[in-house]
Amino acid sequence: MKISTKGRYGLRMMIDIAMNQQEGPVSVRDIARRQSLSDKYLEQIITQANRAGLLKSIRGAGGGYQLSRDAKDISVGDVLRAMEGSLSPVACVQELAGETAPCQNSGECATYELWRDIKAAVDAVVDNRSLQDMIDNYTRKNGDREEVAKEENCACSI
Amino acid sequence: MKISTKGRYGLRMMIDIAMNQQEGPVSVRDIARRQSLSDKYLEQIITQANRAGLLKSIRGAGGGYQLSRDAKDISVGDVLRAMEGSLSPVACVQELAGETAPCQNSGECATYELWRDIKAAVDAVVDNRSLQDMIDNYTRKNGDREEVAKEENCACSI
DNA sequence: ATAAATCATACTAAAGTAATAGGAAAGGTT
DNA sequence: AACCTTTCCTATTACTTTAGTATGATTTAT
Repeated sequence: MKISTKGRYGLRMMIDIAMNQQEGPVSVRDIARRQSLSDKYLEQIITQANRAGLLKSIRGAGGGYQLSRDAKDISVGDVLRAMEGSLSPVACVQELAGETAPCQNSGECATYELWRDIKAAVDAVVDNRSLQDMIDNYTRKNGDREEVAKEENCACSI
Repeated sequence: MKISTKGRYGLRMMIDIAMNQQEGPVSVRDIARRQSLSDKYLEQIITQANRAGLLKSIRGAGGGYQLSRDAKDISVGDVLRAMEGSLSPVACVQELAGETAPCQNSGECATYELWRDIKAAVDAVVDNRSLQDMIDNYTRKNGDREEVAKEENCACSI
């Protein structure tokens, strides 16, 4: 039941872009430096977010990435699903074309409702929190401080 | 964010024991037959549940396992945590001696509250559902039918 | 031209998952 | 006492996923 590095790094990356895109597109290199992540690994991650439609890319020198929508219109769920795939705990409760598709056995199954409810509980949290909310939370906690000590291997550090 | 086979099989196993322990201890072999699982793999899983204190074992011929407590006093959370370890989505929000221990960075962290809230949402579901609730749900859906068609590779099938 | 950047794909090492295997120990039955 | 059933214990293996590295092509501003 863990979120992988792709999901965690991907979320840090998206927040980083949201916070730094005011003066033009943000490059992979800059994000990697700020977040202490591998350039090349981050490149894979950003490609995935880009293909999921969460970013706009500008190629060539001076290029980089920007959010495709306003930070308040991109949810944490959008980001995590782009990186992790479905957040469902089991295959029997998968979304199919945006809708939750129960498995064929669900009519007799003892545990179907359990998995469905776990999925719903996770979805409720991640879908009601936008990148803007994450930034607001950050600035509320840190004021306008630019640099923040980063714990090594800390999933939440940004 | 998936529950592994250990968690899924373990839960099916515990429900199976709860439903079949009236006439004495339930053997690994019988559970494996009923649930279409590998004897040897199930043995590992049941050992883990036993060591977590969820079962009582009776050795020797005619032996097997029984729940250590009443089915209504064993939660789905007890079972899943015994099999999966913590249900926290990240290491920063791990329980330590029963309490949720935030990581040292949590005071400045943009995402700490997110992970904490996901964990809390999952915990709320699994801790408020007992094995007895699972059985009740099953019998409500199936009546007293003994045999139920089992979907291959279905996480919820029991 | 050159440098800075995205884009694309292939490869690899390490870890975790899902089993399989073989036997020792305990306890009931004959 | 011999035998069978069952839990208990540990090691091994095959497979998959994760996390990252490597190489190079393409695009574009200066």
